[in-house]
Amino acid sequence: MRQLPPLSALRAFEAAARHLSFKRAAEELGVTPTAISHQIRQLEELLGVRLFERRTRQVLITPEGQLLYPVLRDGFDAFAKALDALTARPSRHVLTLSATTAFTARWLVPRIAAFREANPGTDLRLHASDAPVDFRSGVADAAIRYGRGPYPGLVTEELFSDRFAPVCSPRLGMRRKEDLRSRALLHFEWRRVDRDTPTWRLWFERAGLRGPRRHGRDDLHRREPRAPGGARGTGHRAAEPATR
DNA sequence: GCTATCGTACTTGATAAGAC
DNA sequence: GTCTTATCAAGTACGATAGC
Repeated sequence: MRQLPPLSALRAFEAAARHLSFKRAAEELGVTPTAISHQIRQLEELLGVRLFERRTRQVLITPEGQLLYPVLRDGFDAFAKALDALTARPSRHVLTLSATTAFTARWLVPRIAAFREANPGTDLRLHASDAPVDFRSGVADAAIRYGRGPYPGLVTEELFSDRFAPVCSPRLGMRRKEDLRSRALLHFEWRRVDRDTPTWRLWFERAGLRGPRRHGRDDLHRREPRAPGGARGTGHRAAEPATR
């Protein structure tokens, strides 16, 4: 077990030796010169050696004090560095990325490990939601959504494009593309339709066929996923870096 | 045995006065 | 102006005691 003098006394001595003044040491430590005098006197009695030579309006460090001073100076420097390292927290960038639940589960999550390895200084937070993203609320820094844009006030970048093709079960016995006209079709409910919107009508047009017959309730309808910021669109997914 | 309370001793630091 | 010494006040540590 270590037998050490009071830390306050050692601290007072180190400050007084550095300044060669009880007064300035007291100012540094936030105590009175008397307290410094007490502390050093106590330390001298404890050690049995004189650390300072008191002169009129002046103190000089003794040879014994000169032996002790550099040891304490280096020790307190080491304390300060250790405490700085202990309390310092590296600044980390946090990126909150919003994406649809399906895209998050199937595409983003399997790639998290690679992202963290490539960006060790960035903490990635995923916000899985099919709802529109309001960037003003701070819920996300960027979002991946299905849509065509443009989205006013946001910066978009196309990540992927879709290819649309008819798919059906072999049990339906369809052999020709014309056979699709007589079948119930799955329709998206696009909120904004223009000449490039991937509708069945466009597909039949590109295939050189007359439009599909409407089957009413027999057709299956699926709502278009929403784009970021409440914008609607078709054609590509878009990623919006933060505009904040 | 554990916890709370009280009294005593010690530590720390401030004030005042004086020396140099 | 700076440091020392005497004195005092406040805080802290620790042991004794009482109550549960």
